[in-house]
Amino acid sequence: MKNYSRQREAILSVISSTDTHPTADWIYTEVRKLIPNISLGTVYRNLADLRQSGMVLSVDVGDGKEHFDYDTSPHLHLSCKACGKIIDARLKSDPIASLSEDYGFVPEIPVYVVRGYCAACKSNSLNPQ
Amino acid sequence: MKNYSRQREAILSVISSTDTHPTADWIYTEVRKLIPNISLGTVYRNLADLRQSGMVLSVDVGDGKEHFDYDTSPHLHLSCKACGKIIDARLKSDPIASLSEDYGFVPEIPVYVVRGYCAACKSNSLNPQ
DNA sequence: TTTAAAATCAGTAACGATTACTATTTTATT
DNA sequence: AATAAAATAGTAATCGTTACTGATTTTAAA
Repeated sequence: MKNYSRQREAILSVISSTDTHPTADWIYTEVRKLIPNISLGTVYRNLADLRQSGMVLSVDVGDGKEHFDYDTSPHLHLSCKACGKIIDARLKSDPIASLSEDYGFVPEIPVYVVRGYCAACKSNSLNPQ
Repeated sequence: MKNYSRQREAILSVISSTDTHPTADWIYTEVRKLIPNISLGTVYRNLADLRQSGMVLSVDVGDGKEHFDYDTSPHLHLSCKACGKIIDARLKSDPIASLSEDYGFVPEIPVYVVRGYCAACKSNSLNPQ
């Protein structure tokens, strides 16, 4: 991602224009309204670049598709298994306990995923992304 | 999942025999040591059944594959982006803050996913899985 | 400006995890 | 045992994503 490209700018503008958590395919159809002949591969490649550079966030809610988020500030995603909606939530004291009170959201199974680097790997400075 | 099947029993025994978080493919190769001509489709179908019935847990760490967990008790999964290892962790007071202290684990981006049912859908009793 | 190297592109083929399909076998019930 | 429902093996298809290739665009320097 060394050079400017009109395509990447359009992709970023599409992501920043929504407060949903769009998939690559949705972004593709939207960005084609700006650049009709843009390639799906281009969308995927630029999304990977934007994610790697930290400009957008990758959200995995377990529906088999990668979702993207323009908001990179610390927050939780409440993903509803019924309607698929992804709700942005902010941390307070105990994030788990306050979910029902604050959002009326019932966590299905109290198992959560935290991604990062384990003790063995965090000192290993050759970790990409 | 109304009738007994030797295949499902073998699949469950394979999952229960490890404390890793195996994928369908790993389970397939392992269970073939017990039932050499078992079909990959059978593995997938039974895993879906076991997950639906709550006997195993589905873990999505964002590597494009579904992982399974025999331990259905409340815990977090710390997935290392470098080595792919999935570490089981237990909640204390503030799950986020204590991660570095307790496990030496550095969360990459403080955004977490919680799956469940939103306020609109939780009263809707026709929600599968 | 012209130019050349590097980066990016469009288009398409390939990939891998998962799901769907079908004819056959197994299970539970009579 | 006879029957119907459920589960199977094997294979084909699906779908999100990645890889490839030759053409185009961008950058930086002459």
